[in-house]
Amino acid sequence: MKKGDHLFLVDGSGYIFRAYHALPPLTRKSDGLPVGAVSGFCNMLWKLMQNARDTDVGVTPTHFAVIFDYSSHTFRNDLYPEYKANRSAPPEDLIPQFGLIRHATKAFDLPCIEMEGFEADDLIATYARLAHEAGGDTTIISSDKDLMQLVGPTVSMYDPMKDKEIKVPEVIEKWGVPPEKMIDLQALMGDSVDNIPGVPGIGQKTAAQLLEEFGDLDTLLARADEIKQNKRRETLIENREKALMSRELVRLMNDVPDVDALDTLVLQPPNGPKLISFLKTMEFTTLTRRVAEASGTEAAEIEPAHVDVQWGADAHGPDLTAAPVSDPEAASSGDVAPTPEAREAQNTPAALAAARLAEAVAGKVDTTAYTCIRDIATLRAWIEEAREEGVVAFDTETTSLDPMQAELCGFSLAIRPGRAAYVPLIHKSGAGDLLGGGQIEGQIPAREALAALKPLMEDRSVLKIAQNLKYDLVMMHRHGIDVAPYDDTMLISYVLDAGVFGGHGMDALSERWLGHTPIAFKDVCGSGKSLITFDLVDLEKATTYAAEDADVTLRLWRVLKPRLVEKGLVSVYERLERPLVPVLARMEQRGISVDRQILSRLSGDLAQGAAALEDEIYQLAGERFTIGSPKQLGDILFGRMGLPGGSKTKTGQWSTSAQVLEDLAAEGHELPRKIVDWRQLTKLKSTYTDALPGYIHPETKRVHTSYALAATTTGRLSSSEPNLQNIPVRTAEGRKIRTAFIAEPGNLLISADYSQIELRVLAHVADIPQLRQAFADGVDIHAMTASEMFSVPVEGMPGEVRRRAKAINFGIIYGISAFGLANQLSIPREEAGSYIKKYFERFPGIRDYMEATKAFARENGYVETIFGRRAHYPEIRSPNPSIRAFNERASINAPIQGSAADIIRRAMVRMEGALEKAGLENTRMLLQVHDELIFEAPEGEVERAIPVIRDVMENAAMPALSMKVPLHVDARAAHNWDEAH
DNA sequence: ACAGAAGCTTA
DNA sequence: GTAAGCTTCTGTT
Repeated sequence: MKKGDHLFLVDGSGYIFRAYHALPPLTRKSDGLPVGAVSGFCNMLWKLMQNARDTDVGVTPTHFAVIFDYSSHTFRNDLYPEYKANRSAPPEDLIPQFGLIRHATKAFDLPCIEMEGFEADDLIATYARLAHEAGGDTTIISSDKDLMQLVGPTVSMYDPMKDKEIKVPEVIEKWGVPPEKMIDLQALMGDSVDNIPGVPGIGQKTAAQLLEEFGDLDTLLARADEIKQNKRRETLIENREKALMSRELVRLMNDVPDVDALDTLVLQPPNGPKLISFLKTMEFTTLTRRVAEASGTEAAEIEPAHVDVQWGADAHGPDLTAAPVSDPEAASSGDVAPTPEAREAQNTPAALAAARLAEAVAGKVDTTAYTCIRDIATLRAWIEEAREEGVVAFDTETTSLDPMQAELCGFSLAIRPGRAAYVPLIHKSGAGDLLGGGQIEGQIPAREALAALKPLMEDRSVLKIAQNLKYDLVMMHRHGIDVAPYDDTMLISYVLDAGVFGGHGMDALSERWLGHTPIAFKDVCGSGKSLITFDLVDLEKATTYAAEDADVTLRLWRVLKPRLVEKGLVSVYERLERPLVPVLARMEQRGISVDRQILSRLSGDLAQGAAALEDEIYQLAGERFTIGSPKQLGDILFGRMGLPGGSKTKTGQWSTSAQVLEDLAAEGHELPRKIVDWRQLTKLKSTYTDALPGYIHPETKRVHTSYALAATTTGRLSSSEPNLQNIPVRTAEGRKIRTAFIAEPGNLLISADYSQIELRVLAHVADIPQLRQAFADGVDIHAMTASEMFSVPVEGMPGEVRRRAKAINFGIIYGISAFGLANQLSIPREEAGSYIKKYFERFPGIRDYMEATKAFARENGYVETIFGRRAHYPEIRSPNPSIRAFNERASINAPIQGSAADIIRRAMVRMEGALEKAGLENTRMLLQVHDELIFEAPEGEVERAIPVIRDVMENAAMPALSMKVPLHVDARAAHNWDEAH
């Protein structure tokens, strides 16, 4: 090697993990072999070998090698046995790819370097040093922070997935320190992935700041006593050794003995036939073609190679990844060949889904290409273009997350990927203006723009697409626009992937499916104190952000919609998700009336009660302290007063949970009892009586909750701001809160709730004769269970016996464990275990159901409700027994909880139509609490409304499904929620 | 200003 | 033992 030569070192082990997690995990060869990471790897190698000059690196390599980890044991383990000890096994479908990547490297005729006892990083450090000494430059193909310590004048790094070169300034930007201080930085901050301890409590930010101040780790440790922050100074002094040892772990060894000479790494022109043979085996058609063209080889004449693959333990088993694609067309890079069968079936849903994915990943989002529409003629032209296209994604930009309070700042449209625009309506110039900034010139008057938009939004022949449509629906409705027809990308994702990593927000979906990170809201509007409303954002920035949202939404829709068909989930989306959006939007807009006076009076009562208890508590404790601090309370109870401490929390604190305090109270201690009472009162006050009035809308004078459709794994809704699904009911004190939820004068609240819906669903799905009979006869289900289990007649049954049976019934629904049941009933685990055994003897069908459900979940990675909704549990095959058991219980629960959720969703979708048909125009659905619906109705409609409501709810499963067990609904009306319930 | 732990409310 | 959301305290920025 000589001056001017350029060595490329690929971190092969790092690349495979990165590619696996970054690329949509779906690429498979036609025989099912997962090859996504291999595909990415081959593309990357080819690109760098052929035209590295066109990448961000901008130079052509003369020397090239791929470096791998040899095994997990290295000299670092001798230094620190815990090093990388908490690494879990790689994902199953990644395992066969390790071997394939080495095969790929050899097929490219590249040196494949690994050495026992050393990590790839050490070899990379060694070669980089040798190249430097020979006068050459080095580019390390990796973005791993562990390698950044090597960056310098002759050494840079390159992130092939972002096409970004990492040099000294990039390291400083990312970590706040120059490369030569990376070792000290990592020594301080540690690394949970590699199990490097670092100094507890010191993170990246603090570490960089300390190094900035003191220069390096040795100086820092020597002068640690100068640190002002008490806590920080002490932990640094205390953890000195840990820091020094961590430094040795992160320091790379740049003198690994007996490495190959640099001259053996000279880049050779690729051996076309050999490489093509391998690529054909992998079914990477696009790359095969490119290589054939570049090397002048006739690909058709070359046979696929025989490649020995190390299959994982169960590589033919199920694919537990986000979206397993059976069709091999589904290459992330468009690089996996269609089998002949697939080619013939180009019109299949799977082929379309795969093609759309390939298109999405290939297409780059260009945020500089968007239009800002500032005159009505241009807007009309865009609207006409959208009408011709028949599909348009839109998004509203507003001043608030609450659509009831928000003001519309503008809206964006996307017609095709990349063709997107923003229409500002009321943007104002920012601060600096004495008059607070006036309206920016050159915006279409809002009324005029919305009048032009309305026909498009309401055009039955144009599909409108939004992400989290409910918000935009409310916004548009407030401006007199009723959007239809529509699709919601968030809901499509939810139907496809409930329970799969990440949420269903746009940013997460964009990362996952498009490989694109959209501009963060906080980068546009700031956060915290510097937060500004969207109407104050300048038009250029606003256009980039808003149009990108519409663009990304459209691209996501193109990827996701075909997958619904492919997975057979169209009817779940069409019947349980999409039609619920306007229903919930209306419920949110209606809100419910809450009586301020009642809450205010309750708040006063609670304050008095709590104050009285506080005095008594200080008396008993002998000192004043913060009662609400579990830490201080624990110290007093179990430290100073020496009470027998029960359990510890996971951070090592004494637990002061209600259970622990109740146990102490039962032994006759006065203080714990008072604490429990105090907590109840302060909880009611702070969470309900004090907080609820703040949610009363200034204009409607009602409380408008927000329902999330895509928040749970099982299909339940969730409610927030405020959460009206956890209003107290169990204690008399708590129930008083419900008296504040009232009907308008002349109206009543109707509460209709399903009786035992989850046990009924269980009786249906597990088909248990005794349960079916009991529900058909309308007998007390818990008493019946007790009677079966303990051979006691139902008449004259002691309350305790029924209570235990009830706990077991609930336990079954939750995926019972002896541990949990024992806790619930405060009985020994053995006794709980014998109850469960007894239960399964009496109801063997339930055990069969549970085992079958677990097996299904293990096999498929998800479970299904009776209407076909899927809940994913990707961790059900975790090697960690407690994670696995947790996922098994959740898998047992999800079909039951989820089926009940589906049933009430169906009822809600039909409810408004049924009420209208019955002439009950003023009976309005207000709230949903999982198995209960709350309505408000004029007194004159209540009598007629109740049978209609009951009928819709009890027959909600029909006609899709005929339940083997009748559904039963209790309904009553009153002036407030407490009495109606 | 924010994040995590602990605790508590519901179905 | 399932599924959620909110408040307080505590430590950190």
